[in-house]
Amino acid sequence: MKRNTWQREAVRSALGTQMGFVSAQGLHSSLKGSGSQIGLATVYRALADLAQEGEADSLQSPEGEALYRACSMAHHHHLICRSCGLTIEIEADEVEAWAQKTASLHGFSRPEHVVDIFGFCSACVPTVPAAS
Amino acid sequence: MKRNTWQREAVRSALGTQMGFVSAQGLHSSLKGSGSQIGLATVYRALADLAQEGEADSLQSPEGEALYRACSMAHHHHLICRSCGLTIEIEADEVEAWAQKTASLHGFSRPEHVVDIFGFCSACVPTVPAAS
DNA sequence: CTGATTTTGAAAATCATTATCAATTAGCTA
DNA sequence: TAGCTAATTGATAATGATTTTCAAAATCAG
Ligand SMILES: [Zn+2]
Ligand SMILES: [Zn+2]
Ligand SMILES: [Zn+2]
Ligand SMILES: [Zn+2]
Repeated sequence: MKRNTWQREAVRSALGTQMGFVSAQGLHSSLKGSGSQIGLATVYRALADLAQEGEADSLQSPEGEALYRACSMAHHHHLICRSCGLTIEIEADEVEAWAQKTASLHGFSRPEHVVDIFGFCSACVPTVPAAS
Repeated sequence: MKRNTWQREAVRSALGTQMGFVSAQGLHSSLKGSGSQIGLATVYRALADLAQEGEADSLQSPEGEALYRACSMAHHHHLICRSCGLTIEIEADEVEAWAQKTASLHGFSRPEHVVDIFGFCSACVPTVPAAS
């Protein structure tokens, strides 16, 4: 069976203190910075488990890194600030319905959707360069 | 200035023959399989250029690989088979509207959204293991 | 407490992607 | 067409994230 170790608890806890999405490497650094001796591989494993169990959300950054965040249990999407990482959870029933409808309309099974919005939060707008 | 090489043309051409999104590695294998001597690094560069110029769409697979596809110019989303890569372009005005509305509702500027659906096409359903 | 089983973590192995850099080549120009 | 030069190529090394290994340490039911 699955055992309870201080390492898993440390990861769960550390993830909870983050305001936005973090990478495994980043969380590991953060933990090390707080004096923890946890191993990098263990952080990867713990995050994968948390995501698996639904305690954490994961997504791929535009750069291809896997990012994690402690999120509410229910299915939802994100509004993420590209500058400060501020993340707002979004419920979008209409998008859920649309995704389901679209998938089945084309004969696709077991659909999963990636729906996230990246932008600049009101606090960051003044601090970033104008649009390209 | 930007030069025209048979390599870039080969990549553009090969991308056009793909039915869905492909990775740089995959496209390179495909080209090699067709007798081309093109180098892997060149395929990576050509794909990055095509994506930059808007001739190709790129996205991160759930596994974290960068995938490319020759797509229509206009903004659109995708329905992608996790097994064979079959891709269907989707227009979703309701999603566009939702994204805009949601971003501005929370004070976010310059919103960009990632909206893709991954699943198994009707042809692939029988060939893949059952859902977890 | 004990022992079977799981978990850990340092280090090695993978894997995709990028950087190097000498050799090649496209696109002038005369 | 020959020569020039900066852009491009590609074999290979380097990077960087993630995974695997596997012996040692820890958990927990009995
Ligand atoms: Zn979330
Ligand atoms: Zn912000
Ligand atoms: Zn497309
Ligand atoms: Zn398919």
